[in-house]
Amino acid sequence: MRRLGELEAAIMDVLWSAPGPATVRGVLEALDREPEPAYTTVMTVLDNLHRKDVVTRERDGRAWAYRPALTREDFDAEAMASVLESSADRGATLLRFIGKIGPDELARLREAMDEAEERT
Amino acid sequence: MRRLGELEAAIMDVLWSAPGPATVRGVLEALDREPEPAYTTVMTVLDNLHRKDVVTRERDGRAWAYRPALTREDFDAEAMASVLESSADRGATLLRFIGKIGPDELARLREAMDEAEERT
DNA sequence: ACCGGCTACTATCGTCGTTCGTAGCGTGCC
DNA sequence: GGCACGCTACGAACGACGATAGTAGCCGGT
Repeated sequence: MRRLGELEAAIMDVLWSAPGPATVRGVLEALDREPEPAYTTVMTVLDNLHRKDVVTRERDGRAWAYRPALTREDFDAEAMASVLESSADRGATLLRFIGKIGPDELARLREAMDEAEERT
Repeated sequence: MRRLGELEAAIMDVLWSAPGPATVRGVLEALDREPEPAYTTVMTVLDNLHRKDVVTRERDGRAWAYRPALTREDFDAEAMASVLESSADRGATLLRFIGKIGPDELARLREAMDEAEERT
């Protein structure tokens, strides 16, 4: 799972904030970048993201409408999990991890774990 | 925190497995790659890692001896934490994360959290 | 004083993300 | 029916970075 480029990330932010699928034109209009990239630049990036299965697309008239393949949270969690998987000693890595994050995150983590346990 | 390249990762594996600081020559000899990279290639990569503060170095006679700046577990945990930090809704991301990892990791995570809590 | 090993510097190449232009096609309007 | 406009497909060019390596020069031991 490779890290997104800067423009890719900005575009994903737009898609994640959008209420539904967005066309190239729609993404371009929602993008707040200086200078505004060319229409074809956004199109190329979206096409790249589509090839990498980061977004899906469907027809909207003649245009493609793009939507994230994963929610932002799923995407980030996937990235975290892939780091963990490639780690040698996962237990030790997790130990260091919980030592690194703030107390808020720690509390959230415990909540999340309790929630997950209940669900079983 | 950018992801390491392929050779960079292989070299870090060597350093993390080494009992102490390793010279370019030492890393080259421990590297198990086909074909074996040139001495200067390994030197350049180690120099890059040094510039990026991924390794530290000290003199060993005329040669530099390199050692990881962080343990592998710290490095991986740092990578995970940096993903979490850049996440929008950290609670939701953590929830997805614990849903993604296997039961073994989940148990380890709980252990690690208990351990951390005792330490306060 | 020379030989061998190590460093510093430089150079090239491939990949990937960014940037955009051009050619072509289909739809809607006149 | 034809034209204009918007969208797509294709691809070119470029910068950053990792991978790869050569050369020049220094220094220590024989």
